[in-house]
Amino acid sequence: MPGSNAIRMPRQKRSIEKKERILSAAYALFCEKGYYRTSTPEIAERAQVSTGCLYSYFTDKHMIFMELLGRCQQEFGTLTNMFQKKLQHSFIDFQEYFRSYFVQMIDIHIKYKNFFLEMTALYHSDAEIQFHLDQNKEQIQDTLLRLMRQSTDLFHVHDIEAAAIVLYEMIDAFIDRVAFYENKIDQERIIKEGLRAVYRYLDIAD
Amino acid sequence: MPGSNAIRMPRQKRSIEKKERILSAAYALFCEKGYYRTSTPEIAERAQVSTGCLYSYFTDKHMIFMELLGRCQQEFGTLTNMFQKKLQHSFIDFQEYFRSYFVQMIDIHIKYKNFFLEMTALYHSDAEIQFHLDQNKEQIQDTLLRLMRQSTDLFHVHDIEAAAIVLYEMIDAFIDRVAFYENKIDQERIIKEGLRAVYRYLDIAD
Amino acid sequence: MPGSNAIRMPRQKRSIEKKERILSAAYALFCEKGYYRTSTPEIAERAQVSTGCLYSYFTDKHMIFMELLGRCQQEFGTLTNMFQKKLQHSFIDFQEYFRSYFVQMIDIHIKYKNFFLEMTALYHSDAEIQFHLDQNKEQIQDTLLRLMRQSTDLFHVHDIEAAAIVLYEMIDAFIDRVAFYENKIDQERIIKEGLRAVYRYLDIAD
Amino acid sequence: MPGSNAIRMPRQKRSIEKKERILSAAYALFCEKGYYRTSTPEIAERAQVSTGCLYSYFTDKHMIFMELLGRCQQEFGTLTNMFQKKLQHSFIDFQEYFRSYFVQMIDIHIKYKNFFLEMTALYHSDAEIQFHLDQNKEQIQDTLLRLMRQSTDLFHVHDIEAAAIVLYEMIDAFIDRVAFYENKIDQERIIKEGLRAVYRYLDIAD
DNA sequence: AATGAATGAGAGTTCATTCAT
DNA sequence: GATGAATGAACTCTCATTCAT
Repeated sequence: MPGSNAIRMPRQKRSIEKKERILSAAYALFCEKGYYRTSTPEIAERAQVSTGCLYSYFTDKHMIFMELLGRCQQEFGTLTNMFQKKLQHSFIDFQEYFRSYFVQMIDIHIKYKNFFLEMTALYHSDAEIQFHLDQNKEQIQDTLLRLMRQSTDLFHVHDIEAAAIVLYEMIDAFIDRVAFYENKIDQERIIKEGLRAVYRYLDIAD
Repeated sequence: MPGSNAIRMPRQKRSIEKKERILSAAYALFCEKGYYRTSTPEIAERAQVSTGCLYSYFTDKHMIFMELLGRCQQEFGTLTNMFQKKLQHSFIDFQEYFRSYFVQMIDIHIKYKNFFLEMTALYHSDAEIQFHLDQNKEQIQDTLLRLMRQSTDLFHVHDIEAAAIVLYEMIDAFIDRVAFYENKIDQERIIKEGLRAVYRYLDIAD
Repeated sequence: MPGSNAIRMPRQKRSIEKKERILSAAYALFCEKGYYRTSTPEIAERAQVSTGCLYSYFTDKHMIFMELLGRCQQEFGTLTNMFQKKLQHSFIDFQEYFRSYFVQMIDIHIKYKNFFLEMTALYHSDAEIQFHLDQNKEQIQDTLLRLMRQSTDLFHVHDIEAAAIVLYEMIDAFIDRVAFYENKIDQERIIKEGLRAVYRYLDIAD
Repeated sequence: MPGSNAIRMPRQKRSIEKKERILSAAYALFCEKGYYRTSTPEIAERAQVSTGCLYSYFTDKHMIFMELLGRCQQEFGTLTNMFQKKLQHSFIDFQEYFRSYFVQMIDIHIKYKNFFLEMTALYHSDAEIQFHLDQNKEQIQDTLLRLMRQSTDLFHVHDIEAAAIVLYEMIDAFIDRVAFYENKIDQERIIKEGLRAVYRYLDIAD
């Protein structure tokens, strides 16, 4: 009987709802207790669904995580795309551009904070997660690369590919620091100083 | 209840060897498969030691990890101290200073690559690990803070505390990128560009 | 952490049967080998049930024991209550009353003999068991106390509270002796003599 | 090599001391934590002796317990013998005799309280312990039997063998109650009332 | 489609006992 | 004689997954 073990793609409203409930429950539990400390029956129970039902929508625990990761990625993707599109405008206030990126990224990082940390925790031991997160990274880097290519007159960097990487890592590190770390000084000061570092590096007056 | 539950402190050569064997085996397995996927009997087997023996040197799996972390920290501490001491010299070539720090840090990060990633993975869910790694972070930041304070004439930053954080995060991010990531371009180019970002930020001619 | 760790309350016939099977198996093994010498997988195996299944009905071995103890208590409670109610009759033949109590108690003690001994064995080291058995003891003593209070004209004792205790201990000791000990003389002789001791103590003609 | 596994009978002072230390340590631990919760390495450590050394004096944990039981028995034996001898006096004040027996037995029971309870706990599952304790019981019963036989004029009982048993169980129960139970009323009242029960049973004026 | 009871391999850990030194 | 490190079977308990209903 081929297909009998197949994972169902819910089409009916009630089914979709159930799947959503499972994902929400899993998300909450992964954030609260971490992936390894969360059991599948526990997810099912929180979702008010039977264990068996859970396994008819997902092959295993890992798949649930991956689906959540996918959704998280999507939201990031949307943001990234938005900033990609902004680059098409003929005139860009880069100071404004970077600050806006910063602030919005910090917001979304805070929103997904615990799930993000869980993703980081699994990154090392899970090739699939690695692949997804790396893809994300490369996408943003590419945007930065394009940005620098189209404004070579403004940004004075010698090695443009390396610069895209360096820029990406700087920004990412600052965002993480503000969003995830219990900082001793006010966050705004770190944001300001981080932006200043970016401006100086790109040789934009600050 | 003291006594028989006490952990053995090996004094004889053979015992020390055994403890070392356990730590090596655990280190290898944690790196290969991650902490959660590694079981204590597995560690014992790889170390060619009985389970019971393992439990006479360590209270539990966590303690083994913490001991490895301690050793790793020590090596980092030595390096950090070295760079702290260098600051006492009346004249410092900062370009040389940062490059040297970079390169040596990258080396040690590569050496401990997988274990480092595992540490990061557990950081989120383990307060003790968090404490240790955070302490490390703060120590290096303090060094940077001191460095900037003693050379205010050289480095032109407004908010010196924020700058120390920003500088730390930049450097750390670049190191991680070079040491841990499968980069598409040559690592030397990233190092150079990373240093350039630092120099520009600190307003040292490059 | 509520939920998935919760203990299953069997409602369906098959489930109830399974729980019963586990309890029977545990009862048999505790009687045969004692609590400490009986392992949970052993109970599961004898019950023809998986270890996991056992742990879905009971949090641990101790809970299994306590449930058995509860059932045992209940049966004793029923008997005790019966004798408590008999006291409400206006006229009681105390010789008959005590003999009947004796004989029925001996029967129930013999029925639960090994389990009883195991309970005694654990009494010392388990506060919960202690509490339950002590409660039982006090209940019976109270009955005896009431009995003596309502018949002060019949029973000539000075210190009525102490007398209730002494009477309880006598009866209990005789019951245990007959039910649990490999006696060299006929049990009926011990019963008779024990009752005689009770009658004489209470100053009822024998 | 026959005898090489044999258990050593210590003759030298230092050896005897060591064995004593082991027994003391074991006694303390059995009383504190119970037999099953006490481990042999723990005993050895408390005795300031190596595990191996412990096993050269005792074949196993059980043997240690049995030796302690033996010593405990001896002390009880001494007391029992004393009371046996008292019976040889031509004139005995039985009221005094029983009270004295009571009080001294209670003292020794309190002294060995925890060990006694531990013995009771193991009685059920250990034939050897059973044998020893039963032997004790029978010995005291025999004394009582002799006592009753030699004073048939004083004590008016019909079935003298049954009476010895009944008397023994009464006394034993009262002693246990006073020595081991957290009584709500003053102990002296229980002792008095217990003795009164004995006197009335034996038809000695009280 | 859905249920949830059942599975059982495997986790972490303990400890009575042995034996090389 | 003495040591105490080492053993490894056995323990209690968990949980991702299955499958009869």
